[in-house]
Amino acid sequence: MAALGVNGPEDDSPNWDNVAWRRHEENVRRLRGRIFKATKDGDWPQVRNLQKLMLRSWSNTLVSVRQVAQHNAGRATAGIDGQVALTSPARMDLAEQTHRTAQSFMPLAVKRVYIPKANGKQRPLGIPVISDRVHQARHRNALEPEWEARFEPKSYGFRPGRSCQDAIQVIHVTACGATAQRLWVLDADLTAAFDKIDHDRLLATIGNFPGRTKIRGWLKAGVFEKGKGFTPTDAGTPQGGVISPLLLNIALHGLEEAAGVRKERSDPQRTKRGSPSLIRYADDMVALCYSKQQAEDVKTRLAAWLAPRGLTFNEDKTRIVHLDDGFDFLGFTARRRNGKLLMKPSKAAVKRVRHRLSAEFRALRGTNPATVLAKINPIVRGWANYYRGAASSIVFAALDVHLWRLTYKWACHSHPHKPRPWIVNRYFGRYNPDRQDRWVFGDRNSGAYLPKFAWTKIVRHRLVRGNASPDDPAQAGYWAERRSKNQPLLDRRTLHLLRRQHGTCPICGELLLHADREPQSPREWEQWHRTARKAITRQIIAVYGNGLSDDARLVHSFCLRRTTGGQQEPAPLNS
DNA sequence: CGCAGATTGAC
RNA sequence: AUUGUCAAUCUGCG
Ligand SMILES: Nc1ncnc2c1ncn2[C@H]1C[C@H](O)[C@@H](COP(=O)(O)OP(=O)(O)OP(=O)(O)O)O1
Ligand SMILES: [Mg+2]
Repeated sequence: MAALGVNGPEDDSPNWDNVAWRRHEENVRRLRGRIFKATKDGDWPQVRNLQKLMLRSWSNTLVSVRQVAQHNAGRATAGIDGQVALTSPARMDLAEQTHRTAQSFMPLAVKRVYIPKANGKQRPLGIPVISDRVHQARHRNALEPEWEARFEPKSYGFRPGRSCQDAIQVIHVTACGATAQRLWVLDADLTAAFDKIDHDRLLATIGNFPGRTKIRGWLKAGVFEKGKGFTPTDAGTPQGGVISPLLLNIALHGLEEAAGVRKERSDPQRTKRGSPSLIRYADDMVALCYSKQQAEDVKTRLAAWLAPRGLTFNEDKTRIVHLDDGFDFLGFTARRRNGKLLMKPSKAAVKRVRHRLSAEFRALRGTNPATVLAKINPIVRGWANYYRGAASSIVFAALDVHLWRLTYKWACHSHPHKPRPWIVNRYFGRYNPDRQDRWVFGDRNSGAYLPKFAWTKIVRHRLVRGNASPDDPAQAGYWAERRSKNQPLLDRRTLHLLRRQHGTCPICGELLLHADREPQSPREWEQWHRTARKAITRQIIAVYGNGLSDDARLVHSFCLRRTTGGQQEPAPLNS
């Protein structure tokens, strides 16, 4: 208690299940913020001191163990030592052990496993032992905020608070207008990026970070492969290491300047006219240039800059093209059509999801509709969600046609002797009350149905501010506002209606939600509109009248049915 | 508001 | 067993 859990395990209850996670996360978050700020201020002695503090922090250890041994998908996969920590006592042991050995531990070799890549080749993973993953996570919390304060604003891969959609949107806004000047594109990727990073160069870049000898230890730890034994490593960082993504970003820091990108002196956020613009996502990058010649110059400059860092372009994935011919980036295709730049799902991505869906339906033959929905709905929702910020309507419609075929074939296969109208009647209908669509595949037992890609609302993605970092204490307000604006799209209007009606149903006069009274405090309102959202999705309450106009009312859906005799459909309340 | 599980996508 | 980082989303429970 006294030292806010920063100094040692003795401060805390030894029970993993009683750990005050909120407090420890807050400790780590605050310390990250201080490292970020000290870096921005250029106060290097302070940066190093705070990093040492982070490397001694018990909160950091706890948070890191939870991430690695509890939250991550690979928690049950051991490294070469065969160790995992899947129970609460084992996790507490792991925390105490990693904390005790924070200075003395020796990194172990990673386990080599090969997984298939999208292009059919193999990806060599390097899986560290669980305790090394914890140590790496601890070091990342010390190292990352320093570099977050320095990274280029247009680098998006592996960085907290930044997404593929941000990178795509930046390309869109810099090349969308009819008057856009940068029409030649260098689209480049590096060969085996993680595996080839030069150790000495990287360690020099990291400088006198207090955990540098440990970082060095992980880089040099070597590989153990079943049947082949131990191999030392002389380059690269393991694909599977917790800090590896951060290390790649550090190794590639400065790439933008090397490409010849120049910023306005008055506003360092803006790139100079005449200068190319470079957007990077991990080892994948796009340079928007004024001419083909400029794109070629950028490429030669970059190749020279990359070489001493151990990195080379992957010529198979590197090209120089005109925007009118289009290029693929992060699963999107960018292409200019009569003066406008369109970002749509790439051909390869569409093909992949098509094959995925076909394969799933093949595997689902002979099951019931509920099983189909349980398997397919998350795929549709997840995929549509990723592309909802782009010009995806046409692709979505095409995928719905594909899905219709698959469901129809699936239904026919289930009932080979029934007539077609029977099959259609049995499995297809107007299952979604908000849509006038009779061709929705659904389960007549539960009323559950298969959503269509095309129902996904196309929403413009909100771009992150160029230099924004969640580690920056000065920008805490920006991130809070961003979260609140992004989250409750549906709740804004609903909350307004709820408050106006004092939480009651105008038809029966009862409270709309299962609560004994109208909420009084702001905190109670907060909880209210959370339950309201659930109630709406479950159609316990509905909107009476035009859902968009001001005279709309929230009512119990059974009240609505009773008064209108089922005449009026529940108005679409979105979803 | 707190805890937990799951899926999708990029690399 | 297939690891890691990041983002988005959904669903449960108290
Ligand atoms: N599934 C993954 N697990 C861990 N790290 C990954 C994974 N996918 C990609 N990465 C990391 C490691 C890669 O070196 C880096 C760049 O990805 P990518 O360009 O697809 O492969 P690559 O650069 O290693 O080989 P290639 O020569 O085919 O480009 O991102
Ligand atoms: Mg690559």
